[in-house]
Amino acid sequence: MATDDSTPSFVHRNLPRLLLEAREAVMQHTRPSLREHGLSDQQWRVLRVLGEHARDPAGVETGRVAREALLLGPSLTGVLTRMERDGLITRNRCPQDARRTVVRATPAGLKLVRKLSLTIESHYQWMEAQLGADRLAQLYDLLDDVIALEAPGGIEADDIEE
Amino acid sequence: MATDDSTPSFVHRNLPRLLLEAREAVMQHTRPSLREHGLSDQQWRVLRVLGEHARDPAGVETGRVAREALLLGPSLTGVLTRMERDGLITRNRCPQDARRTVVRATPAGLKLVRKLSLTIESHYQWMEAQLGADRLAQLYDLLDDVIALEAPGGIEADDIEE
DNA sequence: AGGAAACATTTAACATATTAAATAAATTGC
DNA sequence: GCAATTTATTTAATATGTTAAATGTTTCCT
Repeated sequence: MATDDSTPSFVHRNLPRLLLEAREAVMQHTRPSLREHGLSDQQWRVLRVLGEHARDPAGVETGRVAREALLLGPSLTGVLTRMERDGLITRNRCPQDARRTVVRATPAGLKLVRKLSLTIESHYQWMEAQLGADRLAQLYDLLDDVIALEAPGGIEADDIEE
Repeated sequence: MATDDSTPSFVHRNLPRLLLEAREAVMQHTRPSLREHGLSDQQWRVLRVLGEHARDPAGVETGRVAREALLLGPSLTGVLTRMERDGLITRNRCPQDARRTVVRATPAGLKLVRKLSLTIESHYQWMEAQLGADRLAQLYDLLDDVIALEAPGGIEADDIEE
């Protein structure tokens, strides 16, 4: 009997697992630097976001921090509490809208972001050399496409208003 | 003055973040099915591993489960306890080496894996249609390369024995 | 055989993830 | 102007992540 050539010629891999492994592989290089400075992965993500918005004198709303650091609200609450305890950030209620809380990195926090950013950047240089700049750019592109995959129930009929 | 063409022409993205976002985008499609059957992400990873080794009548060592499901030992302990409570798996001490514990999916557990595997597979068909089979294969390939990046302190001079 | 070293897993302590419910402030509609 | 709704965040309860230390077993070495 003949083989069925109409079926795909490759077996599906476990994509969530591959993405998780890849993330771990990358983080294994930067994590030691974070830990040396007493930072968890999540605290680093928060600090990095605050560093990116350091020019906003008003600080960043926690909702925005949560989105950009990929943390859920309840997780962020605890993370911010410990970062405040450790002198990395300050929290204040937003005067215009008292529901919101705005966060700001302390001078010590900012100093730490700048220092670690240098380490991270050199890590990218290394990865770029290992993989090739073209393949790294290709990976960014593919990941963007995966991220853009339509969310299930994301756009519904109800959303198109009359 | 002339621009410096020797510097890379693209800005580095946040790779760990992109990998995390991509993983979330993929999981958002399968997660509802898992939750409908009362499974956490981690429980599903364990169950899937056990399904892959369902032909081993002896069961799978927890160390192996941990590696293949990408869980640390202490996390796995709790996950297995709850899966045993829910009738998805059984645990036994290995007769040959009493340090080890071997795990096996119950008939109910196996039935659940098979059912959910069909859902997952159809999800891959959908992703393949969205991204294109070639680009999906390309992504697998790039992720393999990232995963293969030399671990820091992985291979040292001491490892090359005299 | 018997004790040191290596191994596999679990326990402990704390940090984070997840879901639902509670709280509190702003907005809407009447 | 006030009740109902919406929005932003926190609390609560349980599950998992992370690191170090403890436990129980085997192996190795003499």
